[in-house]
Amino acid sequence: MATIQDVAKAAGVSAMTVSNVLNDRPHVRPATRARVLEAMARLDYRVNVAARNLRKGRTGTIGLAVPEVNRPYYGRLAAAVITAAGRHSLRVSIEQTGARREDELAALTLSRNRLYDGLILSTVGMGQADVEALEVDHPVVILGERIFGGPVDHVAMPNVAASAAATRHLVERGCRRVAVICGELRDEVDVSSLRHSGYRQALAGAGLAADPGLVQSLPALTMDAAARRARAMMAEGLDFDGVFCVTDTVAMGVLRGLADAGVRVPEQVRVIGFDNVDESAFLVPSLSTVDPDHDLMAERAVTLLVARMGREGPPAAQEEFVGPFSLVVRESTGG
Amino acid sequence: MATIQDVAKAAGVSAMTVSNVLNDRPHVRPATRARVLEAMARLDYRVNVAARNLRKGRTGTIGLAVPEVNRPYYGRLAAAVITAAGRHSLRVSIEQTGARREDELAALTLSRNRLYDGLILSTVGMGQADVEALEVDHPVVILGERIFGGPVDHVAMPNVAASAAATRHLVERGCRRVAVICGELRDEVDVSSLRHSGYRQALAGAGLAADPGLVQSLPALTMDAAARRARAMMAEGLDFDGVFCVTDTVAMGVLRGLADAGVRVPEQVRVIGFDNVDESAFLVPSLSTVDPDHDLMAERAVTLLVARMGREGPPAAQEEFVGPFSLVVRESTGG
DNA sequence: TTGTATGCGTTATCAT
DNA sequence: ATGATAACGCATACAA
Repeated sequence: MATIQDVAKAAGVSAMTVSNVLNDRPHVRPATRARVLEAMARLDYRVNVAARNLRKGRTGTIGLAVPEVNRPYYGRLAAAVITAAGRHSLRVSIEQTGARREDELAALTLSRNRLYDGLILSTVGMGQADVEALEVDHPVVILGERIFGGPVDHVAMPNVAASAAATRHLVERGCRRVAVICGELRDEVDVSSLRHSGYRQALAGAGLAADPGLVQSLPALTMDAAARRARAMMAEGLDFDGVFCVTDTVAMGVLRGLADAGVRVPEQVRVIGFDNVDESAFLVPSLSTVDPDHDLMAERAVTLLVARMGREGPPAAQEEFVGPFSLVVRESTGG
Repeated sequence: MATIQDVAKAAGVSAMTVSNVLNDRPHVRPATRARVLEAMARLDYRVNVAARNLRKGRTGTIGLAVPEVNRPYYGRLAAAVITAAGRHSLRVSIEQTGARREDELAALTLSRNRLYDGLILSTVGMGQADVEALEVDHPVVILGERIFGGPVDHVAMPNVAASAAATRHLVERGCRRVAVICGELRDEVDVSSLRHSGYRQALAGAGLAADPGLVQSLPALTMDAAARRARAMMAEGLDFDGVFCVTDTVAMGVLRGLADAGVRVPEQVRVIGFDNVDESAFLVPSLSTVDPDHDLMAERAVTLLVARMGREGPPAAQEEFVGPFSLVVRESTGG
């Protein structure tokens, strides 16, 4: 495989000149440039990215650590991050952490190894107790929940406000016994807790009692667990007329479970989700949900990371960005 | 940031010894090893992957070029590829090609630049005419359709056989006017053409006429286009009692469109898809479909690539792997 | 405008 | 069991 030296020799110039041509630098005579380009083509020259990386101290690649790209929300996010990174000429290498704390910490290590110029980390397994693991000297942006006030930039969803709005929407449509289907409420800062908190606020604001029996915690935020739970709720004779699901995935399971139990949506029970995944508009009934503007969040995360990557000297203060949201009203709430 | 030299100095050994410790090589005295490890910990040493890559001539990263990770099938595939690559200690960098031919060719170039040790390429925009672009001297595996008999390994779905099986299933359930909803039939080797071909075979095998009016080509394989088309088919009074959708995404759109038109599935029309995406089991009605074993295909693609990466000397003959499939019968075909 | 010399951090080879 | 040396391919100061 031809190197820059080989090209230089073939073109009768120095390696420096080839490098200049390669990087589109000025001060290269057209004739020289032409000779170099010709030699490069003839030898089928390809830059060696590893060598360039070593020399420049940067790799042109950022890492994105998410639980799994195949989950609707994270897939959406990954696509948006890759697109946003592309606008900065950065490639994206994806680590799947399986939502495991250890794997999230491992992603931090890889980044620290200068494998990546920076890391966007979706913390799901890590918690507030792991804040000190983020005390690193290279760019990291947290995208998601569970770690607040840490030493790095943070892009978060408007979890509480959007959940309150979703719940309020159900109340406005006449629901008086609104259930919430979430994951385990581990601590104060995980997705389920934050969204559950918004749900509570909305109920309180509407003067409705908070019945603990209406809070349904799933072992995992999967369609399967959600469908089972919905069927169980009906089998147990639980009295409810509205359901706020903390993700669209959960909502899809709930819709299926209610259908199994012969419950009509929205006539008997109204359902709303969170995420506005592509499928939600095409379900039968179509799913009302919260749209958190994933593209904007990905864009902000990449922009913050790029800013850190370019910065020399003393670090700037951490930034916290909370995205906007909008309510998408569809058939499942009688819209 | 500490280098291997710094550690060597701190531990009172040579850089080579540090390298030996780092790579778990034998012939290092326990006491020496301990001193080195202590120094590494004290200086918070991290290997510089770029330097290692340059020296070794490999990057430990493979590229995966797909249209978009957010599409159900490709997301599933990406997740499986990342997992399979992880078993070989390889990272995966994802290129989104948007199904554009130029971007698929660009991914080949990046790989050629030794940015990746190898590339798994989902060809969607490229076609048989681009075969010569694959005449490269580094490992490439094609995962998908559109290029057959090329100069590289190829992992493909059992498109024709599985589509025939799906169509046959509809016929066995009593359908006599079976429609197919596909994309544009561009040439003989794209997904739609292959699956349409299986559909034709099954009809012929069942002694049913092939009515051109039952072949519905969409401008894009999206839920939206599929839903519109389903509504249009009903509005036009098209006579059909079964639909084979070339992807589950299309099927989801069709289910929605039929619901809009007040058509009951499976009572009036039976529907079957292709891919067995996670959502298909939870739709109302749940979707019958073809399961192509994505994990196995990803596994094979990675294995073939790794084999090429490790090989020296004359290249082995190209391998073609066609995966297995199974039919998943659910409510949408009355299962 | 072009060339020379040097170093980025690591590891393979060979020597001790 | 450990060390000295060189080289991977490129880009940057600096010189010409």
